Amino acid sequence: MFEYLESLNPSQREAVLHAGSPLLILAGAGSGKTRVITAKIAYLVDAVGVPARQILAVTFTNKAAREMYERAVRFSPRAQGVMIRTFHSFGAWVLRLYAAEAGLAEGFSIYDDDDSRALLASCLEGEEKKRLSRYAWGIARAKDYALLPDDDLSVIMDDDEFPDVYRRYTERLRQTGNADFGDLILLPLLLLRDHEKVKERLRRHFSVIMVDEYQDSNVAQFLLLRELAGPDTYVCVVGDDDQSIYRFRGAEVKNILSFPNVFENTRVIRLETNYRSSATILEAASSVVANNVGRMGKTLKPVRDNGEPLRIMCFDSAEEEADYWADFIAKNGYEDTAILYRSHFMSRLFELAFSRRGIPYTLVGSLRFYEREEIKDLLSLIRLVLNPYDRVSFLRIINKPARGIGARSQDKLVNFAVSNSVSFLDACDAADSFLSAKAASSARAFSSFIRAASSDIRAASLDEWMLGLVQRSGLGDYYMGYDDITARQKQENIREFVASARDFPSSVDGLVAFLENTALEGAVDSGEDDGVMLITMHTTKGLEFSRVIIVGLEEGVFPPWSADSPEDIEEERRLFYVALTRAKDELFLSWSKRRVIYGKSAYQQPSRFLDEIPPSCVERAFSAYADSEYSVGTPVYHDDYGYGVVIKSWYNGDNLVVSVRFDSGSVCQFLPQYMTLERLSSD
DNA sequence: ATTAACGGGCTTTTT
DNA sequence: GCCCGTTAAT
Repeated sequence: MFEYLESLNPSQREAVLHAGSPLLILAGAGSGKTRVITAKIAYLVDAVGVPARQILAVTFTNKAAREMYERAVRFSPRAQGVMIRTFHSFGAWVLRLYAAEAGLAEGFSIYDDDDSRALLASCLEGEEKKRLSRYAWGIARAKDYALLPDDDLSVIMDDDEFPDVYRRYTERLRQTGNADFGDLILLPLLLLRDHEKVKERLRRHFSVIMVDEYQDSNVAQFLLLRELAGPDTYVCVVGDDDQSIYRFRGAEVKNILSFPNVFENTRVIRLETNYRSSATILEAASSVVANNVGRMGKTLKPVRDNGEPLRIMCFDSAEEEADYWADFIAKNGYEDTAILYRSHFMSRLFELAFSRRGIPYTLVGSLRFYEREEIKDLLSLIRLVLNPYDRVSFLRIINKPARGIGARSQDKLVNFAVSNSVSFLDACDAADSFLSAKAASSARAFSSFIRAASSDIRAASLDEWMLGLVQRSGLGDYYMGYDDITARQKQENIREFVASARDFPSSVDGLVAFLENTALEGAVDSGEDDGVMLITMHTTKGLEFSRVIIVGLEEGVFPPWSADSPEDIEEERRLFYVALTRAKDELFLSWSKRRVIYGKSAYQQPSRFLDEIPPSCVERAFSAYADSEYSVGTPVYHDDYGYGVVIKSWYNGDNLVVSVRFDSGSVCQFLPQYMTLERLSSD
């Protein structure tokens, strides 16, 4: 027997041992699904004899992929070589193998949302930004649903011009030879559909396909999975409909709900034992998500004791909220603690409060590293080296720093390249025929600089090569023109970025791999997760912490203003469920009565989700969201009774009730709404 | 052609 | 409140 099988409960073991038909594992939060997937991989290579390279496991993030790989290999060294990737990274892998068949350039780059936007802007010159964003959004969604310009796009966007915009964008993107994010799924799908041979080869390659977080897959990913899975492929998907939180990005809960209908003879196994959270936390989370209608429904059973009750806190201002939790953490330690919020902008006050107190913290993925100016500039240079047809990169960098090639000259260069079907560098070389002498000579100088760089790749390590690129392009000096602090920051960012290339071989392939890594990874992994984690609720999916503090629980913030339909609210509620179930031992929730939003101070109402937590799970003194003005310990003064201290406050229906012990020893209850009870400053 | 002053929109969430 | 793009002023 294998050691890793012994630690499993009966349903987990059943999921690991199952074979012979498609498998759907409905795995509730904290039910040990990663353990099951990794044990299953180990079991397949150990006992069933499946070669590791025939196994494909798809995860939701690259981080999850790395962790899963390590755990699988720890279970069984034979798992080495199993392919664990995100859907997008897997798509990129396929496209590298069949770039030509997919209509991409060898060494194609991946356009992020910004690059796509820039390309779209070049298709629709003079279009207002708002419409541009709408179209960009529409194109991304269309690709999520595997819809092409000729398909019926009315479900995506009710706009007569949209199909044409989408078509023009697609043509222009194909001209560059690059792929956008959606293409990483869409193009492999089309490839498999149109090239029987490719499909056969890939089907033979993978005899086992597992998909984690299946509830957040989109239609295109589902279709890709279906193409990839031949009659002999063992397909196993794992997910939890209650944790589907990426509908805005095209995720379809239907994928998981209808999996048994699409894959015949599907065996469904439920993992309903929660090993992570205290019984109280689990009860609170389950009660909240029970308010959703469109769900399969499941009952998670806790193995742990009740533990500490939840605590709900209310503050007068967002600053106070941040200060309170910073003090709290200073006192109680930051071990295995996370601050969760709905949107990134909420991190600022906490960063401030933590750094003032010298509390270490890790900010997870706020401004994506590669979205910074200097990184994008450098990326553009590199991409142009790899692919001289890259329009977006060319236009970004051709006159930066200023080379005397203005907007008109750029137009002419682009026109020349497109109408003669040559690369942008070729257009630069031929610029004497259509640009002024001065502009033409800078254009020629630029192109020979890029060409020289591309023949230099093997000469030095990748990081040195990149540093050379920055210096010789003039970008290094250009950034020095900023103020000291900004200049140093940019220099530092470049250093960090360049350093992350060190482990890649200094060759074209190495460069391509590095670029792909950057595009898919989003952020450079800073390594250690030291200190308090500051993180969005979305990003916490798959993580767990001993102590979780969820902040900013206010109407308009969470759920946000934009969530108006019942479906939107249900998705927000699932997000809340995900956030709540991250906690193992302690769970704190807070909101603030005042918060500065858009630079304006706004009065806030507590989030409706707070009402959905059973009072029995919440520490009594803080039951419901007892008004902080009368939180326990607040000194008060009453005209008849004299001085006293609040010992309890709660809501009776809509009325706040405050219980006060006066210096005289008597205890009285008040409705501050009707009775004047003067609050004394506790300082 | 470069700079200051002004106004509007922005904060969901991410591979 | 901040960043961006547009306008007015030099």
